[in-house]
Amino acid sequence: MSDATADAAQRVSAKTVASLHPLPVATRVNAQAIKVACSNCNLRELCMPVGLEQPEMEKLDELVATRRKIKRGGNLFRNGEAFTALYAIRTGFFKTCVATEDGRDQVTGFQMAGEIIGLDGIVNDHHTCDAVALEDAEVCVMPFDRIEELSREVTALQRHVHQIMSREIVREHGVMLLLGSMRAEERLAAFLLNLVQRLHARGFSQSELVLRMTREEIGSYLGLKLETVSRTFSKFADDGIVEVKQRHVRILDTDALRRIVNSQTCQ
Amino acid sequence: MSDATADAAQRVSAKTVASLHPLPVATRVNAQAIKVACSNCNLRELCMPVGLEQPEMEKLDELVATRRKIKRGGNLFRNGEAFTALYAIRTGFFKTCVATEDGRDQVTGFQMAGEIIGLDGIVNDHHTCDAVALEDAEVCVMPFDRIEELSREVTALQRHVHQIMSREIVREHGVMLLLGSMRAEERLAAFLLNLVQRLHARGFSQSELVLRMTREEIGSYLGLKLETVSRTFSKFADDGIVEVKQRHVRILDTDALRRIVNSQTCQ
DNA sequence: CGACACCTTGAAGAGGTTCAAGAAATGTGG
DNA sequence: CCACATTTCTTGAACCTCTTCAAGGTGTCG
Repeated sequence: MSDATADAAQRVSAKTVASLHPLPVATRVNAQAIKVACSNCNLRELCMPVGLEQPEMEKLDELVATRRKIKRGGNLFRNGEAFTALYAIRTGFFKTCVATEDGRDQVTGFQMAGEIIGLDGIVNDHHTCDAVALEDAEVCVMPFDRIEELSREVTALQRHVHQIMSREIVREHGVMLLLGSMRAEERLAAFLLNLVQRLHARGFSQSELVLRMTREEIGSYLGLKLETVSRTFSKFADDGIVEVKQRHVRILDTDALRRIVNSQTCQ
Repeated sequence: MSDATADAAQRVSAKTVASLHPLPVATRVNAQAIKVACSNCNLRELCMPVGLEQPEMEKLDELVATRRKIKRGGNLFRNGEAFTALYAIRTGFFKTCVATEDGRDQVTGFQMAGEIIGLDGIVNDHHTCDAVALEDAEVCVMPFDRIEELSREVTALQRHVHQIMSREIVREHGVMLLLGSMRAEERLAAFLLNLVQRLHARGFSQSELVLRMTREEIGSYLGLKLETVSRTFSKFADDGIVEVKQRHVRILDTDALRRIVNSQTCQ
């Protein structure tokens, strides 16, 4: 089964989550030809402030300068590169990772459609991490100068930018909690629940997902070795909590995963 | 030796770092009586954008609504409380920590004079972590409405707010790297180097510091148990890298600490 | 079809945790 | 100001989780 057909299988009825539902793949193919406009983008609710008046909405259409396609394995940006823009993911899946001089590296997050990437670059005008596409992807390029300019005029955008950055800070608090105080099973359970919840918000299944990353990348994100990730998947499968066939995961018992996260064996 | 005298002992010649040097304790006592004005605050370079014209500087003096004192052990804010303001630390030392429903908690950071606290609250209009004073402290209260208003008018402030949030995101990337891929000795070495570097930027010694937090709080931050923190301190002392007497730490060999952080034993 | 990347599983070992006891500092109340 | 209670820190020994090393299996792509 190819990933494309898997995607289709994963997707649930659009009715329930119509407003968040991504465009069907077919209509995206010539995206660059279509006028770049947030106002008719179906991911709008994920990237943009909601409840805007028409004139403000039109202003925001100036935000996206262009779109950019990144092939699987390609970099959206690299550590050290000049920072010029934030990116809204239209399609595809990314990882971000930081590295030390001595060659260790750490996946700091996985990002999917509707999420904003590049915030790390603002503070020093250079990116401090790598953003790598884990599948063919397309992003909206939003020059940061323009964001700052527009958010002085459109209060809702200003607030929105602040919220996106704050959300990222809060998300990272959660990762710190995970890395600092959870055991392997808890980490993987929390990871799966988080992924499936975000996919569900985008119109995919609550129980089935296709991992876009390797065991090693999951391990890096969770502070575990790839063997431990693999063993933990096997353990979950043995316990009847999930079905795992390579990167295809079906969650059979969501509550069991929740219980594992809240196990609190220690203290 | 009281902590106050220890502080004095720690402080190095003001000449080298005059612009970052905090006010002597004596002049702070009646702070609330003195007009609240960033333009004559000695921590200005740490909290505020630099190189402002006089008229802009005067506008920014409206930013700080009031000051607030927090006793040691007291909360600046708690998880769940409404978010109304960011806080610039004038004096004192804080920790921030998040908690799970099942009672685990994780220190997400330690903050000192000149640093901004409360960014977690922006996204959902209430705080998602606790901020606890580890010593008697005073903060400048900056209502967030006012920050947003002013940063629409003063470009330098807008940029500054973005940088502060981005800096926090980058800092947390570093913590994730530490928690995800370092061993106990590396974590503690990195922690000490980071603390002493920040203290040095505030006019304190490069080699001597007084820890404001317990071994347990250090452990929580570093993803270790307090016994491991204690043992690692002892190990460093045995190796002649530091002198440790309770919370008083003297770094004897900074390069050794740096080497430990970049050891990269594995891979 | 063969090369390569990725995943799984086993066995041994290391690093950190847990439990426990005692020492050192700190705070409190008489 | 001293005695006592409490908190914090240190250290030892046993244990456990995760890592390391190794080998073989599975899937994918040119």
